Amino acid sequence: MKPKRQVRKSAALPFNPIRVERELLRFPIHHLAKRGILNIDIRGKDKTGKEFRWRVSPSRNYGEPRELAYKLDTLLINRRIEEAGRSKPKVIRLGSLRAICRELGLSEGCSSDIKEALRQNAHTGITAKVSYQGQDGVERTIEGDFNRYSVIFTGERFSNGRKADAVYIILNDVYREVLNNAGTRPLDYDYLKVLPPTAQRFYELVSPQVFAAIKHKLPFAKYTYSNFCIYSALTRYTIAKQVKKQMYKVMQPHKRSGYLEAVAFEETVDSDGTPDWWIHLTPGEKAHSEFRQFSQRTNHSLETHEPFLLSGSELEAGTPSADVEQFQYNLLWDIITEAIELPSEPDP
DNA sequence: TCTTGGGGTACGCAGGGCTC
DNA sequence: GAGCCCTGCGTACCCCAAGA
Repeated sequence: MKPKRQVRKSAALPFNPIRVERELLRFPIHHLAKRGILNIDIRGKDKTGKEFRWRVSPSRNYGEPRELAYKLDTLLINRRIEEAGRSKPKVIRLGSLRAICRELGLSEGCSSDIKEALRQNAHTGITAKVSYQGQDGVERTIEGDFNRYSVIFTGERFSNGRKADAVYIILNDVYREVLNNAGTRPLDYDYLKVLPPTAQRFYELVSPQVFAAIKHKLPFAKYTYSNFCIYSALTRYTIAKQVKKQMYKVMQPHKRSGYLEAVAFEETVDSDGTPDWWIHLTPGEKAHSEFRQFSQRTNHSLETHEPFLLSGSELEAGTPSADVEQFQYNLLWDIITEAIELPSEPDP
């Protein structure tokens, strides 16, 4: 029968890192809510003040990409893309449907479900206008309508007439360009694998903030509840009791694993005046351990933000006091949370 | 032999109600 | 606030038949 998820408790175990591109990862594609229909249509301004747009249009025939499609993208396709090296090839071999099932830890009988989920991913269209800074420091813009990849199943033919001996994806040029140019950041692949979908998405979204909090020795990281809902395609509530209940279930695996030591909520409102909450995340031993190992393992910079701070000598010599300290902390939070302005939540 | 597709059934998880 | 229990939807598993 279905194996129960087991969230690893030991922070001392070595991590199995996966480096994922960080520019499109923050935008949602998959529908993680179990009920209802949420349109993913996000407009706003990024931290440099530029307007951005992210709209997802699922296929009418194959339906919305959901939990399984999300797993496929995050656990299998991201892995293949990473293994392909720095310059991504246009065609990537995934393996047979049964091999994909095995790799995801599922029974081989679910191959038809995998096929359906691959089709959902391949047929989901994206309308985007997003700016990002490439690894070379050059600012780039993705603007247009595209899907991320096409899929060729075993026995089907490529455009050159060759018959596919396994399942392949063909990367769309727009998506491939992002993969080739965008920066990456590490995640613990084994941890991703054991988390339920919403907890996995939470980990993907908040890990830069958690790393930043550890790096700058802050007591906790902050992330807004509204952003979590918008960027996870989850139901957004406006009543505290419902919010805490919903988030309690998302946080449980992270608290059990030791990734988070404590979680607290601070009431606020979004730009529309709708009730919102800052989620305070105190990093646990696993988060500290991840940070140490990821910092040592590679020369890549972790995706944290270097905040402006007064130097120690300035602090000692000058006026600083509790006010300056408070100012620094407020500034840090603004930088760390990226302060994305979202004019409104997506249509229900 | 390997892979795919379909149908039936059981399970997991988000969401909701409720208690302590 | 934390946690238990229930519901309903989506997913996972199992089995078997068919095709390459």
